[in-house]
Amino acid sequence: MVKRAGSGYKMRKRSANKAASKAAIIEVAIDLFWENGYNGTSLRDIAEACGFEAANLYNYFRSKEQLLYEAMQEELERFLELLEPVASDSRGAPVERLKRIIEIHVERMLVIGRRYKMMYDSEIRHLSPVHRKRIVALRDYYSELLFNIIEDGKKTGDFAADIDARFVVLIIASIIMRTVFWFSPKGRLSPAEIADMIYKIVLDGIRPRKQEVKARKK
Amino acid sequence: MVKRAGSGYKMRKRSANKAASKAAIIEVAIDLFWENGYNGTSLRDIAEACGFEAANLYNYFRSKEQLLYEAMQEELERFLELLEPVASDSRGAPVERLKRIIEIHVERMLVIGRRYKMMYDSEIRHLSPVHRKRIVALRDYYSELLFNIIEDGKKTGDFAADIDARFVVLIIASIIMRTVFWFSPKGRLSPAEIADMIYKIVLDGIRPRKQEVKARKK
DNA sequence: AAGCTTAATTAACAACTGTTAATTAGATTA
DNA sequence: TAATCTAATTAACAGTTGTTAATTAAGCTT
Repeated sequence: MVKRAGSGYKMRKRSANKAASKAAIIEVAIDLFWENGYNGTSLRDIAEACGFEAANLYNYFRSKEQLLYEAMQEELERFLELLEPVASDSRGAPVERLKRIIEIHVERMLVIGRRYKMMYDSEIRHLSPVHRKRIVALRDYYSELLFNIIEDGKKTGDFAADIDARFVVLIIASIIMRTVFWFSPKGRLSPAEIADMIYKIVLDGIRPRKQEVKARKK
Repeated sequence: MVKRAGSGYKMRKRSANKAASKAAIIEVAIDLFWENGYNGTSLRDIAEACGFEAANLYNYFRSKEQLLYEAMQEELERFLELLEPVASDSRGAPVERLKRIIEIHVERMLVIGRRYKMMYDSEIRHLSPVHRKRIVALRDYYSELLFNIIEDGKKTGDFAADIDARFVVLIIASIIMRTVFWFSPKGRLSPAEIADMIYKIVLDGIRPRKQEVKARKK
């Protein structure tokens, strides 16, 4: 646009692998979005954390929205790939599959991806309609996995026949989603313990079991 | 600052009661914050929705942060006032008190104050340290009410003695907080039904009860 | 060494942000 | 009617935002 007296440009480093640096940018962005929200994170913030100028981001992403989308999408798909084999292993007992799903989800939530959380609800609104649909579809797929486990369990008699599976799915997801708000790595509970406690409450509630009829145990 | 050739100022209406219009502004602000988040809502947005110019807001609030704080604080206190008598009615059975608390909370969440939600977690970060402390204190007070009910129930034998009351409080709050994300007024479930289902799952879980021992019923 | 590709740069844009100062008009009171 | 009070206004501020255009330098290929 405007001619410059071409004097002192900054020294710069070039990163070898483009895909790799793109992934690195996404990591940085997820962290910042998590901490300050989408609107609270400027492209200059992200660029600074990456060690370059803001304009350079446009060599990787068409827009800020695109960056948000790719961040969400990648993380969600990675997550679902992890879940899929466990969830749809129709040989496993529903109770066990449920336990495992909760474990994996909590673990992923707290240990690996403490960052990628609010992405999946409040920040979704910043996506374009098309992108939003895709993310919601992935999220629904998760619900579907969980739903099938519950329904299987109702058939086998592991879960009460009169429970509303859709509703239970919401409950479980709700509990896990919010762990990330109150969890502290230094706290008294480990992710594994948390997962176990969630599992137990979902299964049996907080009321004391009337005395178990041991003979009936298979 | 600068002299103006005083010609055409806008026509304007004056609202009689200052406190009333302040309350009205807060209502508008809560709605917008809910829909677009704190950072996504400009003072000009709020002013426009109120029908006046942005600068006028400073006749009511010292800053945007102050507006957010007052919005949160007012709503939270109203909520706690509602809960208090039920929660600390030590004559009522813990089971019944728990049921009522869930009912009130869900109702408030979904019917009356669908808006005032994210306030209490992600948007809290926009508060100044002092204000944040006060809001968190109010929130903790809610936890305390719930905690006492659980502990009471453990003593009376209504709840299992080995459950972690702190944890249960988190679980219940988590479930209710997130109802606002998936609830639809046109959906198949009414707030009262949702409250009831939450209550039942928290109490008994999803596993089928072994046959009840009817004789033991008091 | 020359040329090409591409990841980085600088500079600028228009729009928008929270906030302040000075001014004006509507209603209430004297 | 005149004086007072105060809720509203206009105008401007300094900073920030996402984004674009033009330019430069680094590394690879030839």
